[in-house]
Amino acid sequence: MEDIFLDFDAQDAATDFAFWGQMDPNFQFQSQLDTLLFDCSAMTGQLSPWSSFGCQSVFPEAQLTFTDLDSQSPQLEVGAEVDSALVDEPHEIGKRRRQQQRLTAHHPYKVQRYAANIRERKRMLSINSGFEELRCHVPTFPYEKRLSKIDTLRLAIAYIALLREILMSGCDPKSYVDECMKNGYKNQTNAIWNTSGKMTVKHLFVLFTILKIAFPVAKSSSKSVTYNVNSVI
DNA sequence: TAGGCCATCTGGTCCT
DNA sequence: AGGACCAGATGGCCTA
Repeated sequence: MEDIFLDFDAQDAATDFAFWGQMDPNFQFQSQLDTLLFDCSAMTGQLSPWSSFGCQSVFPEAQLTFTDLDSQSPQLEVGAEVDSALVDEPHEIGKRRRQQQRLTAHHPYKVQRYAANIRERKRMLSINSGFEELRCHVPTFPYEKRLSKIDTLRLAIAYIALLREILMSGCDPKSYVDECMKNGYKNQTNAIWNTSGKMTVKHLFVLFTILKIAFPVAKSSSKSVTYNVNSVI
């Protein structure tokens, strides 16, 4: 089976995390983790045409300054610290780096917490890259909106079940879809899973799956689709 | 504007 | 002890 690949500029994902590089270069463990994080985000961007949708700036809206840290909650402290390096003048960055050094030196817990946050983001990135990879392997319309994580999992389950049924049927895929067209999909009395609720197309999932096998670049203007889950949920 | 989806932070728990 | 994993809380973005 052939997958559909769309153009994707990995730079988009990379720039979202570029500011990690603006942290103190002498902060060794941090820079190493940040490098890993950057690499991971770039890799994620190469996996799927949808990756640019999922990558957001870590602290997109925070406008706090570093000097606010002492009066803020622990969560805001870290976020404001990082984001300030993004939005402020370059000459302010060195000053904040020195302040950060003082902060981390005097608050070991914050250093640990910050490292844990980076590890957690890296872990989530790796999970997300798995989702992106999975999205590349489940059938969707070219113009369908990006599958959510839960929809991706459900569709993957349904897709596996369908492929299993095709194998069990002993038919070739084209014969199978012909059979579906003539007699209806065998398990259609079971659950219907709808990604958007706007369109209901009988057997669409089966048809599209088979069509994708037979004609890798299937055309459709649909932006929503109903999948027949059948004996999966 | 409400709801869905998502990223991030955080503290707790488990594992090595 | 430190890292991995998890779930809850929070806030931003997008769409109907």
